[in-house]
Amino acid sequence: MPNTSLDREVERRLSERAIRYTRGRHAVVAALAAADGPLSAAELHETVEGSLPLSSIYRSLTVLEEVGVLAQHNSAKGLTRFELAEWLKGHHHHLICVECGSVEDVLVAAQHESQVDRIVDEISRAASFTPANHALEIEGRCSRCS
Amino acid sequence: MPNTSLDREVERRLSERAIRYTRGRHAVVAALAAADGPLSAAELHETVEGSLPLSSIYRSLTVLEEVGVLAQHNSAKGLTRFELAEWLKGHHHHLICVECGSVEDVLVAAQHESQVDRIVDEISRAASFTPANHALEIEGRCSRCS
DNA sequence: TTACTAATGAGAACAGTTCTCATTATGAAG
DNA sequence: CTTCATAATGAGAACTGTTCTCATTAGTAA
Repeated sequence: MPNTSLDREVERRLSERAIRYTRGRHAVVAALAAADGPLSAAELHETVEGSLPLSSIYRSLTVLEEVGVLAQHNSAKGLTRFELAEWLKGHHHHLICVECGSVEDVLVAAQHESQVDRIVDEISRAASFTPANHALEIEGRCSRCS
Repeated sequence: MPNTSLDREVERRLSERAIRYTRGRHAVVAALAAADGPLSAAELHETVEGSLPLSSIYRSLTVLEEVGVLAQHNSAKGLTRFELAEWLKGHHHHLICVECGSVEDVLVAAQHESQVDRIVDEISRAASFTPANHALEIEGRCSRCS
């Protein structure tokens, strides 16, 4: 099992809670680290080499999400996709293709992000809402589909 | 069947495509117009008076969404919710409670919205993406759950 | 090792959604 | 006002993504 800096961070996070960083969980993390957008359980099932069973993938996703290593993303048609949490991969937003359904990550320039933060804070305050995080989802057509 | 200005707009949109504005479809539109956030098929099933069967609700949602009267919103746990499209209810964003899962609409001040538009355009251009619309989703705790 | 518990694999069970088909309602034509 | 053609509905079966169960395997501490 490889031992990148990502692996070390994930392992630390897991071991704090006495949860093991097993081969299956590592495979999921590695696949998501290599992807350029969130993946569903089924997509991981195809991507991961050595083919984990689906039930294990679901379990790994659940565990890794509870621990804060992964973040959920709810796509169209009731599909739940996962990606590395932002503390591992950096803050980003999503470009969602209405044609093919793909989701692509995009980084955001710092000065833009601070504007978004300010807007989020003002909206939340006005609604007595306590914001934890936010996502700017842009729908349209990706370069392949347009 | 009532005949509000909303109904007239919806009916026009449907009749352009030779689709009828039936009692069931009207009930769905009315329930969504009265709600203050997107609703799932099951939630509509409870809300609508006269209890439409679920299969009809799903069909109405599909039709109304294809025609552009409704917009989808993908919530956690594979739940798809619907609300009136923005041309009918105005541009808004969502406050999503991570505790109870509720979704609340919020209007956005014009000067904020133009900032968001500019950011969306710049991100999209950089990625050769053709934006159609966007959503700023704010996750956190609603006033009831915090 | 030994013993205890976490994690896995396979498949059953579940929930939300879509599909099928027989029936009913609607609108157009005569 | 009928008759006809077809759109829409209701009920439930079928489908699909996800979760659960349970027997087995792997990992860890003593």
